[in-house]
Amino acid sequence: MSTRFDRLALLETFVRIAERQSLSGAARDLGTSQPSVSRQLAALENRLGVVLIRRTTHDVTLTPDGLELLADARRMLGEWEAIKDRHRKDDALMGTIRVIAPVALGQSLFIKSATHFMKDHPDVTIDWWLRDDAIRFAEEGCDCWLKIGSVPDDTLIVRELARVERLVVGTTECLAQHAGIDLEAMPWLTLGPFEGNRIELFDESGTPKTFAVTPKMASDNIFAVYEAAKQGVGIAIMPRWFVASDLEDGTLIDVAPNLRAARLPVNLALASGTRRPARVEQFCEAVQDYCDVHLRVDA
Amino acid sequence: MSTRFDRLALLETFVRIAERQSLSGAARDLGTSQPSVSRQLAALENRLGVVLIRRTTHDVTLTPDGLELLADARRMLGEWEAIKDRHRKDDALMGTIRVIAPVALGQSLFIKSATHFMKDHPDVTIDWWLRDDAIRFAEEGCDCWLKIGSVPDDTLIVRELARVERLVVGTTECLAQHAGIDLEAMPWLTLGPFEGNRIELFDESGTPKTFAVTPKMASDNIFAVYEAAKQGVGIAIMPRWFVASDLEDGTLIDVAPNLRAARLPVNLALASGTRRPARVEQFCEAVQDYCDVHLRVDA
DNA sequence: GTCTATTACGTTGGGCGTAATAATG
DNA sequence: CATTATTACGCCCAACGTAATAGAC
Repeated sequence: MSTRFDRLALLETFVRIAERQSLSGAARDLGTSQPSVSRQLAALENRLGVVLIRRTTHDVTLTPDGLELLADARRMLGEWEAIKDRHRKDDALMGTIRVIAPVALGQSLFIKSATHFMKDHPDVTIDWWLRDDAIRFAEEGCDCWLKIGSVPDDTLIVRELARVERLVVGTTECLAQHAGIDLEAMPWLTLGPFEGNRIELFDESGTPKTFAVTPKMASDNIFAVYEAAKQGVGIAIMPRWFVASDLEDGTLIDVAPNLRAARLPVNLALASGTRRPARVEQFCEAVQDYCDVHLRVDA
Repeated sequence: MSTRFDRLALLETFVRIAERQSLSGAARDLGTSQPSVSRQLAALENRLGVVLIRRTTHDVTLTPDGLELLADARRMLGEWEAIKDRHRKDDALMGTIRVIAPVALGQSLFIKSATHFMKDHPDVTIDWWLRDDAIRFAEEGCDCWLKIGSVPDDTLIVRELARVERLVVGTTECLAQHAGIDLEAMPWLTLGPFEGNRIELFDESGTPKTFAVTPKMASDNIFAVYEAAKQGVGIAIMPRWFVASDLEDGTLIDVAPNLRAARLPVNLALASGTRRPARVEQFCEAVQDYCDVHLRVDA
């Protein structure tokens, strides 16, 4: 058996193959030849005594064993990175950070944090994937998963970034048109993932009140809802950070200052190794800091 | 820079050097030559850009960076082991498990669990070190630390094995001699690490009662205390498991059946990686099982 | 036919051991 | 002076790339 291979290099190659779903693709990425990749994969399988990847000429699929190894391999490589990073004299970060974030937050709020981070660290690349559905963290190969709501994977380390305040907003005109009408009868603009036809709001004392509404518009996109609200079509529940400037300049107003929707937790999930590359650690801190400023829990 | 070394092999060599405090010693252990070890260490230091070990011809000391790496290296090597183990078809365990245990428990109760384990797994070697004082886990290079009382290191994973019941015991003769005398006035045999001259016992309802005693004998060794108690010199607080057979055959009796000393927690501490070699994982389970039987919490 | 993975094979360079050197107590 | 770490040097094999082969869509 070949004992001369760098075991970590073997893992790197394996991960690359899994990501590219192709030996030759991995070879191109790694700047080496197809046979070399093939040999390394074979060597890894020999060492572990297990078939990791079932390969035909036009298809490559991971075996269950391979899938298991993928997560472990990524973690180990991350830890080696972390070991290297720790001893870097210059604190210049480098490498790639893979982030998965919810679509709405990822294209507005968080992206600003990410761009700041990239400006601060010119040699850092960020893969920025926006997805709202749950993911299989281990299979994605991402370093950091930003998520609204709870994280359905207890193998991950979860840090709560914020609990965003949400309030009912509308334009002055819209309110004037429906003056005297109670909240239930107002034209509602609802956001699919979080609200149905029953809306629950809490008063200052925290007691819930349920409103049965018939939405004027329902959407799964917060920007659409936002636009409709600004046009005066109806009232909508919005995160404070999202409408902060509109509230300031009066474009939108706080329709029910004594009522609030449940705070939505925003979480950050990480793979559960003990050491992470410095770039990942620092990125998480940057996001946390950004949230502390822009999603501050002021109430 | 040499990129052909197996990075994990470099870590293995490094750890071995750190343990043996000698390059040539490590070379002997690893079945290779002195120069090879020297080269590997140099290669590792080059890769990390850091001096890990300050070496003179007759002395070898780890730098702070080296000390840091030592823990990480051990963890990574353990994880590689775990990856290999997981795919073993035959469930025969092999390799070495390093355990640190408290002296008293380690030479009596736990050693039985360890011997059982070795019988069940012929290819497993156990390094069995008995120490009562706190250790710097990361520097010891042990896989598993059994400890009485809390574990003063929050970087470790801690599992509580048991909370041992402790009761006051003495011989019938001893009690007869001091009949009618209250507990405080009895000749006490106290165990240094856990008791001073003030002894706290709890009644059935859990309310504490403090006794100021003047020990007839104080020792730091539980076997000495046990022997003295069996000779009828005085009464002593003993773990139930320690005196169970004596209580059964009447050699010792439960002096104060309605009073108990505080239960002592027995913990098992592990390094905080996510994956451990199968042998370590199974050993821990075996110890846990053994405790569940022989240190059962029956009250 | 085209893309793929595997096998074949000669090359090469990096790590090895042996031997010599230097350094420390 | 004994023991140790480092440098020097030649050897050698293992991993490489190129090329050829085989297989799948």
